[in-house]
Amino acid sequence: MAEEPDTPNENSPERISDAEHAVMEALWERSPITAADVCERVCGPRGWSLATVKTLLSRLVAKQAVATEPDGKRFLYSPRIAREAYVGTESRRLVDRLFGGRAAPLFAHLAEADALTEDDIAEIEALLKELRS
Amino acid sequence: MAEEPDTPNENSPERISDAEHAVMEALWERSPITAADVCERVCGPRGWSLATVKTLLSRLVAKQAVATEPDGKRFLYSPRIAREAYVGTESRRLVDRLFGGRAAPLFAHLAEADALTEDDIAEIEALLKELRS
DNA sequence: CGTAGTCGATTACGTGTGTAAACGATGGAG
DNA sequence: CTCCATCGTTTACACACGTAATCGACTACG
Repeated sequence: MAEEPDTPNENSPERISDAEHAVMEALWERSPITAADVCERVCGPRGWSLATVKTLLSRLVAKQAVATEPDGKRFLYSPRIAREAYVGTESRRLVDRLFGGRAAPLFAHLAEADALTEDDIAEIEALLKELRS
Repeated sequence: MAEEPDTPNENSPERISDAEHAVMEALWERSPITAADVCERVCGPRGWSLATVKTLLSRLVAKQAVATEPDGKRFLYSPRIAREAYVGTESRRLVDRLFGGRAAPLFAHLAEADALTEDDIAEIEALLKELRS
């Protein structure tokens, strides 16, 4: 009997931190790219140094969120998880934590907080129409 | 002239962590209550000890997210920030980070992920009707 | 062929977080 | 009056995160 209560396999979706997420966004935007390329896209806005990006990339590789592919002396990095999947679990987490897993209260909240533009409303109406078909 | 560039006043909304959030939920559900009461509500589900709850309460008090009121030898705790406010900033954070600040893509994502029940859809339709008035 | 630049890897370090034990005051039971 | 249960406070400690400098290897230029 495995006395290990936690599953030791590699299926745990290892949480991605805020800073790491910025790096992922760069990779989702275009990949595979080098660490320097990633820096070019995020170092400016976030005020980071290349070293920081390298660290974040390493951690993402360790978390198996990013894959490496050798290209001469350096590596090319690409996401190993789809943006849709990430966005999905994060959204789900929020809805679960704050709205009891129901999406309607979230929507109600956004509406009440004036977080919905005219365009949002129109788009959502269109989506609803589609859902009802 | 204040040479401090960061505003030193008490208006910073101090992030609330995941574990702390669980305590807040207990307080939002009913307050003011004692630390032991909080534990009664969260220690079981989360597998915490009373000591843990005490620590979290202290940290929340330090973050000015929770107020204390003496009651004999012990304290009664109550939330200092409204659940609506917390939910609002957290939702906003997510929408900003993942959906470029637009609510419609979030909605689209939930729809696509089958995260919407029939009831959700109906409720949202009703809300939309109201918004359009 | 040596040297400077660049790469990923290793190490660093302060702060936040999860989780809790130890401690000192104090109030109530006997 | 004494002792025990119970408070809140203090201290602890491992791990995650943000941010980066340093190091050893390697390559390309001169």
